[in-house]
Amino acid sequence: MENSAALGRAETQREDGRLVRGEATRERVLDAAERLFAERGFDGVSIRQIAGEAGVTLGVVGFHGGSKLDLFKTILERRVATLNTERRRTLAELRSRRAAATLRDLLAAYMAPYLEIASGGDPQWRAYARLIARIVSDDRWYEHVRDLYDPVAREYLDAILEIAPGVDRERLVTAFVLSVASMLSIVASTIRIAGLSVDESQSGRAVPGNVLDYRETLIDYCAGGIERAVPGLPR
Amino acid sequence: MENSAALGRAETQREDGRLVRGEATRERVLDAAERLFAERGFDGVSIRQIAGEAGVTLGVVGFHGGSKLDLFKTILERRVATLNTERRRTLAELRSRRAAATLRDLLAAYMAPYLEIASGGDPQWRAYARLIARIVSDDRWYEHVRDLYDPVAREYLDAILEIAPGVDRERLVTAFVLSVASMLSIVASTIRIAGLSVDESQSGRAVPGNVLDYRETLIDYCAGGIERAVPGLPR
DNA sequence: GTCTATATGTAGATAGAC
DNA sequence: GTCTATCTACATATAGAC
Repeated sequence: MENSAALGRAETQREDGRLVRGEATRERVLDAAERLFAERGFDGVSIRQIAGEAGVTLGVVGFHGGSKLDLFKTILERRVATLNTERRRTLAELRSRRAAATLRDLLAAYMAPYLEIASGGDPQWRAYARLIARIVSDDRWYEHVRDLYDPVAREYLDAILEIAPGVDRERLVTAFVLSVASMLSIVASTIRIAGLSVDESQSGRAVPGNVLDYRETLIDYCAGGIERAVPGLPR
Repeated sequence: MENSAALGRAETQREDGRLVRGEATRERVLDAAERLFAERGFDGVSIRQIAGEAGVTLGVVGFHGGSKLDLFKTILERRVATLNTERRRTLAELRSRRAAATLRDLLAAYMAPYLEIASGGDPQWRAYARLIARIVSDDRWYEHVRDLYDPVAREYLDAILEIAPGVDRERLVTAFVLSVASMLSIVASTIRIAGLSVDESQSGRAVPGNVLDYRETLIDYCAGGIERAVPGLPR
């Protein structure tokens, strides 16, 4: 396996900051891969389909993305820095306030960046959000996802432990991980929620809402869940 | 697409109840498919691999399972009746008691059958539990899973509405669906919980616990979450 | 940088021998 | 019932022309 970071990057930017043609093509390939992987998963997509979606030929995908596995990992990694930075920013902002942060504040700060991208206007970021929601249930990507996401998760766990020292770490971790799973599941669950929300007798079709419609319910749910499951947390 | 129920069932049982040879082979094929689909998903498995795992040849899988899609749906459906029956039994048992059931009772009753199979001794049932946990994040199977599982989910939602009439149905549904997602995620999350539970400074390797170790934490979390997210529920 | 052409393997499905 | 053989399509990957 080659170093994917070096692939297809003979040049990257011109002095004036505009992208060279190769870089624009590379973006098109990665964007197409991101959309398709999000929709159908790693095994459900062929490189040919990615090439077709990107409007390039087969060889071009190989040139810019390397092997299929390289390409997939590149997609996973590409947006992590932005998300991590944003989560660290919201955490720092919380810490800079006079009043001590509550558990709900911390949860909201962790979730806000993800919920924004999952429901925002950029279809590529939305695809990335769906992709992450999809792969957490697959052991195959566990180590990779862990390396990318757990460092910031640890910072938040430490912040929670600051406001509730003496709390059992494993219980807190369990409840926190359940909360992250709850957050990710909302992306795929809006359809099911809509379906179960209409009464059986109603003939009207269920219309799934936007992720943001469930935002407050989600955060309430997670905060209430953690506080119940972890004895010793302040209320 | 053919009627898969008719495939490979020229004969099923002898008068004395023992399985004929064809039925035993069919079981081997379905069991192998169940294990592999659970591990790698629909697109990650080839019919040839299933044949190899089952110790039969390619044609035999086609004979007993029909097309790959038929086979997958058969796997999804095969164990639903058992699970639904068990959930209805725990609900009925709860209703037969003198004291009114609490939300936590109802949640525990709904989750118990799944948690049992996810952690029990039968590897095939465990595989099925993992398979269900995997496919809920995939829109592709939504309608199928809905038809199989939502009827019983509605019965539980109605039972909750009985003890808390006047509650906003959509908020309750949202919180309930989040709880189901939490339950399913625990299967895949024990590794991540173990990883985040050890302090960064510790060099000791993280050892994931059994699903049952997290059972009480999970149910507390879900009950606390629903009660927080749905105003008007009795505490 | 991009594209064509192709090497090499594997996919799902099934017809027909046993 | 089971297995062999084979059809057709599509997979990943890459070498080399432009």
